[in-house]
Amino acid sequence: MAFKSIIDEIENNLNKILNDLSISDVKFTVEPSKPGFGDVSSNISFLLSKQLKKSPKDIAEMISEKYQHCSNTLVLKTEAHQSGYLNFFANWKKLNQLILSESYLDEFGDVDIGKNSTIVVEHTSVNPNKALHIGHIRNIIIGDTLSRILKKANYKVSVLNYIDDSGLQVADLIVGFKHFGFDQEPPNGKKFDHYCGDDVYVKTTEKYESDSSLEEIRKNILKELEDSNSDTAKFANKITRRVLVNQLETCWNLSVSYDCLNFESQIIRSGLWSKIFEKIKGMNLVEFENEGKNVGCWVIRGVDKEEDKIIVRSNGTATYIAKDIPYAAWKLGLVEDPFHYQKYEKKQPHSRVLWQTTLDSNNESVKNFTGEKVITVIDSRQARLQKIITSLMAKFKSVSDAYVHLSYESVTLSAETAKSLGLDTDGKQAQMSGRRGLYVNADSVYDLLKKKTIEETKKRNPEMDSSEIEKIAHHISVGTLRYEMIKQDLDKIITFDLTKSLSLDGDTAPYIQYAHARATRILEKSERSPSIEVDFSLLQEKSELDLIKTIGLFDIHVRDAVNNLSPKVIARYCHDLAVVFNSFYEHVKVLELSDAQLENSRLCIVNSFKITLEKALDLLGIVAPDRM
RNA sequence: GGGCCCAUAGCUCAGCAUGGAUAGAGUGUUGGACUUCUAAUCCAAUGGUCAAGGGAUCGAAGCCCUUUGGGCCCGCCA
Repeated sequence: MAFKSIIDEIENNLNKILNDLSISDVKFTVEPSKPGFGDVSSNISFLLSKQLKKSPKDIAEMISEKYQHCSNTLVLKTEAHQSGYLNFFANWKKLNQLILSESYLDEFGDVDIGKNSTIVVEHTSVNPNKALHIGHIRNIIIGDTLSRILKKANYKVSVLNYIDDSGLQVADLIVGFKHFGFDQEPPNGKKFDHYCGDDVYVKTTEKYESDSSLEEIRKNILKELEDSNSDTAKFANKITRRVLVNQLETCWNLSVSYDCLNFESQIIRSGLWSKIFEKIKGMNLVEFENEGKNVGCWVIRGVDKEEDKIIVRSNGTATYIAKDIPYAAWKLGLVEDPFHYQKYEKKQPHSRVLWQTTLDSNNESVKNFTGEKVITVIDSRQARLQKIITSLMAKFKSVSDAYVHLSYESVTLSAETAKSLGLDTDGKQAQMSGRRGLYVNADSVYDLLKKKTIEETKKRNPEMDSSEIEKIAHHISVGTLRYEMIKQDLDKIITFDLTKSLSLDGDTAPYIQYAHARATRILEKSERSPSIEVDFSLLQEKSELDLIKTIGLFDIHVRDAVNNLSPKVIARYCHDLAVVFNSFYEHVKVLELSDAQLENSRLCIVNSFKITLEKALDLLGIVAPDRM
């Protein structure tokens, strides 16, 4: 509860006052104040102004007066500001004690929004024909961060990764291996996923452009892939599995993990589509075209002026979007589960068990990875298709928000970075393209960051042994990358610049991690563990109070992040925490104060800050080293 | 032609959901602070017709409409 306690107390009292005045249905706010306006503010007087035919200022004074008679423990005084706001000043002695003692609990920051209900978060879902690039990373980090936040909010989260192992892009890769003589072993120990994406895929698609007769080969391969027992399909499975494990290694390295891998090829073979198709036919959600340009097709009618969407072609085959429908329904638990489950062959970090679907009934494991709600993280370019899925699912489930497409803008390359990859864009940013080889691989960004952070850490810790430096550099590199991907809002395009992405100053993860390292050092050097028996009246400095207050706001931000599916809220909170701590650090001393009581009090704050920051950073998947 | 998104300081972005006080950070530039709990830090200065116009409101960066500029999507491809 922490700071929320005083907010709740004020809210209750204001409601009582309104009740006494026989006023109801006023949705006033009670929020932490802007600096300089007390601790908590309410807009209640503005909202009553019309009804009571008085100025907000007069109303604020009236309520302020009535508030004196309310029972309260955490509010010291109220103030009717001339602007009309009603401001409250906290009894910091009591509030500090409350916040500090709660901050030591494991469940600090927990909020119960999910009520232990199930929710599915699907993210990553990259074609297994290439290495992950920086655009994929945004998706992955959004999804992973969100799943961590939802857990904090008492949801039972299943994280899924959909493996599109049967599409055209896979066929292209197979064409490369089977017809253009690409060796199955990459040269010079190159990672297999990089080799497939950078070399095999790019060069194969290049050849299509110069020789259109190759289309025939491509079509044949695609056809052969449909039969799961064909040599081509078996070969493709071997190749995509190899790419997949490399992709997963990239994710695991970034502290991202999953609960289950779902393979598209299995969804197709499971027969789920025909069941769903019958169902939507029965519900009249699709129509058969007897005339017009889509004659012979099954379509979903476009709303308003939108085009109809073809679901089944006139030759009877299902289109791309049709594959998404059974999967979405499966995720919501709307269909009988056709899958069996087996453990993935490689272990994830932190011993989280990774399952994968299989159609092989020898695997008797019964698992349930479906959810009452589903969040699918896909970039905004697929908004149109996702909208169709969302409205279909709303009809199946008769709950409008059971299926949510969490949309985000894509990552583009800055003109300078595009140029470094050989594309002159005339000063404009550039869209990434796997086909044209125009992308920045996630692994290479991590490697560059690692190299730089190792240097920087060495510079600051010349005595440290190299494995320790390596570990620290890893956490800083992962943190930097994750923070850059999550700190801005989902609707902002990230223009990725290789040079700027290596910055470690200012609003970055290292800034936040550094604050943690500073706090840790103080606690280490103090050579005693802080006792919670604190004389809170000793804490008077503004920087002390600001720090405790910010610590107390943790759960409020978690709530905000969950309600708005907005992971950046937590990133901003971590940054806020670091800012107030750095200010505290510069302004007050903690050690060698020759006042044991005061020293203990400040140590308590530092400790509370440290564990709160760790918890908040954990929601971002970022680890803060003890030294850096 | 239809649809979605963006526009706030030189640059990158918060704030907009739920209208109300003094529009905030970072970065850049300029100046200052390491014999001190780590300077990946801090302090200060600098920098804003909140794209434009209109509307509703006692009150708009925020809500509604229009316009402009930019990005993306709209295949019997995936």
